[in-house]
Amino acid sequence: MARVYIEDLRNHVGEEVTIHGWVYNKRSSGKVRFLVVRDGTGILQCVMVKGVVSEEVFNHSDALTQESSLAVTGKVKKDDRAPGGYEMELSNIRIYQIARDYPITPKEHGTDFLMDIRHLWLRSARQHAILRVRHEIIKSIREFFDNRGFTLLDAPIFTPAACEGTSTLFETEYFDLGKAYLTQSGQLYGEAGAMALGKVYVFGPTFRAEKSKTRRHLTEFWMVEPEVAFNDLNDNMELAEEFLEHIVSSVLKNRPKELLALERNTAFLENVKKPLPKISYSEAVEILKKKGHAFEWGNDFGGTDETVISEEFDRPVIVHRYPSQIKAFYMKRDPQNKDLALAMDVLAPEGYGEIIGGSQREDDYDMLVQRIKEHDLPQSAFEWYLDLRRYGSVPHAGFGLGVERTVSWICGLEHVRETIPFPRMIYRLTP
RNA sequence: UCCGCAGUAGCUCAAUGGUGGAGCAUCCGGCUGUUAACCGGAGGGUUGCAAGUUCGAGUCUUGCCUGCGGAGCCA
Repeated sequence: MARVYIEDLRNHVGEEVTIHGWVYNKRSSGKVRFLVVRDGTGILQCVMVKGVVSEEVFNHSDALTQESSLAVTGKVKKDDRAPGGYEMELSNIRIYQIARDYPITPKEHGTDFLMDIRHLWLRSARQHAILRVRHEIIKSIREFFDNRGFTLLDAPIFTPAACEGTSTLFETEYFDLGKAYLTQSGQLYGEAGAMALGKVYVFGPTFRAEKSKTRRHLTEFWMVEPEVAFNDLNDNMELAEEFLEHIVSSVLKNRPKELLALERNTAFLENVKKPLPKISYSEAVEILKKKGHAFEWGNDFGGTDETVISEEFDRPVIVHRYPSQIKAFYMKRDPQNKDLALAMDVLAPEGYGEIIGGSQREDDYDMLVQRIKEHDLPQSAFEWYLDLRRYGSVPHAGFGLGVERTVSWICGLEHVRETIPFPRMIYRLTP
């Protein structure tokens, strides 16, 4: 007896097969019973008619409850009345376990309740779609860099000091060496990697202890950070737009069913093609002013400002050359205007905000030392980083893309917390 | 940390200051093609906690707790 997955049933019409899975729902019309089974790849309606199926099997199905685990065996039929287009004429049921009082019912629930039972919520169709899109995005990220000769460089999670010196970090005791901090970015290590291997990408979890309570924040999130030796700001922007085009087109091509299940309007996604619009920070400020928003040159954009700016475009927009004062110490100054940093952010459309932040890095030793002093950072902690400017320094650039914000945008979600299997937020550490 | 909103059955929600209800889930019964099936019945409550006003508080007042959204910060 062949064991198959529901997604492959189209190739088994007329055959008797066995599906292993869980009860998704059941319906009864007296002498006809419907058992809806899920196996992680899809859902399948199984039909039992009293008198056709054995008495034993028919009665056996009485005991089944939502999420009970079982194996169902029967003949596969094509039937338009069945969800998915195929159904099974049941001949046998093997019960693994009867589930008692499964808390998620086929009605609406609140997010807080569902988050408390996130480990069970993952069994729902909507969560399957989101997690599969997330998987597709991560796969396409690796594909993009791997196909371009990048080497994956894993940065450490424990770090001795802040990378950027601004964010609040999670602190922990590290044996006799004093305090250690969970990384907030792998970028500085990525720069070391770029000087060694030319082009690298760091891909891993990142931690921010900021008490942020918004739909765009998690305390633990995933970030991919490419870094390329000899790239300047323009190369960096070009890499970012080709990167986004690849990710979005992969999802559109390989996960249309999931986007449909999420009721995602893909119009904006279809537009994500190179070249993306590129505007300077100053031009972005002009947009804000033109639209009647009070904004002073020199400030950083807030969430609302980003939304207003991105509304001007039908695809992600790249904003470059921010005031250096509001950017990190390692960003190179614009030789044309020392008040500007060679920084770039990519703002997603539809109010999803910043999904990429990057820059050309300061490659001059003396300038970098000066920046470290200006930002009041302990130079001793950055000696290794300064070595990269002592020994064969070259222009280089890179950026970081937040995976959860990207998933949220592509799926069209309200909140990033649904984009990761087990979100970590200021008020949630479980499950 | 600051601002705003909310907390009633396992879940989602009703209830003019006057006997706390419904749907789903669970259990029992009915139905030969259901699609979050449907129909009938049953069980299920310290209305977040504490105090106050009142003849009477789920409802009004104060404090606290928890959660949600936003600001700041950022991906």
